[in-house]
Amino acid sequence: MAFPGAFTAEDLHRTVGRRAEGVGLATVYRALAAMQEAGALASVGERDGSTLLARCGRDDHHHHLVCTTCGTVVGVECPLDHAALEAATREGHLVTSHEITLYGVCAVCRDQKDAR
Amino acid sequence: MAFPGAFTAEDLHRTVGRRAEGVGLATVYRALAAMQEAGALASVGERDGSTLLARCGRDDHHHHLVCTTCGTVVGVECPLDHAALEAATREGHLVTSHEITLYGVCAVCRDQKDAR
DNA sequence: ATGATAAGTGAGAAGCGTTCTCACTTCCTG
DNA sequence: CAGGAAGTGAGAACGCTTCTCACTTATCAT
Repeated sequence: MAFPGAFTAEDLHRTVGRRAEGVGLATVYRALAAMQEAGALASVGERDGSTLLARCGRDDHHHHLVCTTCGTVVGVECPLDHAALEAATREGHLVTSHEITLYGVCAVCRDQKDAR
Repeated sequence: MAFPGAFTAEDLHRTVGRRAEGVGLATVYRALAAMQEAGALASVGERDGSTLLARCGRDDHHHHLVCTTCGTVVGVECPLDHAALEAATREGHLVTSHEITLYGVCAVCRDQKDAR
């Protein structure tokens, strides 16, 4: 895969177009929408105004760590503190779902940084 | 304030224009950008393709609970479990920042639901 | 008060990502 | 082969956001 991490629809269109001449942008968007619906793809933010997507093979509940250095997206366990959610419930709110995106430096980039 | 919770640039433009004739959309976007930069406003998602913003008076680190019924946005304590973040660190990643949005039903809507 | 400069504004054009439309092709079934 | 469903590419259309430009207002020194 040409995209180790996050990518935009345009990235994908450019790359796919290089391999198979004449793949329409509409087809790319259609495929992306279908994959998002199927849970194989997740939106992890945006870059230059376009939606940033990431492959998302895991079936279980998880979230994403976006490496600010190389753009790689890593799936991580849900880091929510359930005690804090219960505190919100005590205040009268009812939390039904949540979205979390972590930003930081992935293991690979961290090693390279240390080596330097 | 006419907006108890989340609103879009167009919402604001429409409301401001009702009070002061002829406020340009550009001015609204400029003001919103400035307020976001100053931390008085936060992006909490999107609705119909346009960015959803919410007032954000608190100075301390917090996140938002978006009521899916009335659209109100409530500030909540950061519900991140620091033990889980440390687990990510142990795997080699370095988490520097995060974004969390909780979705659910606010206290007011929950009461109304119970009353019915 | 006057003039110079900076800062802010509205109107509308432009840019750009995304979605929609439509004619066309491919595949499947009988 | 006929008929229909499903998928596709090209490009137009849409709508949010940003940019541009002429204009107004505020500030300050003279």
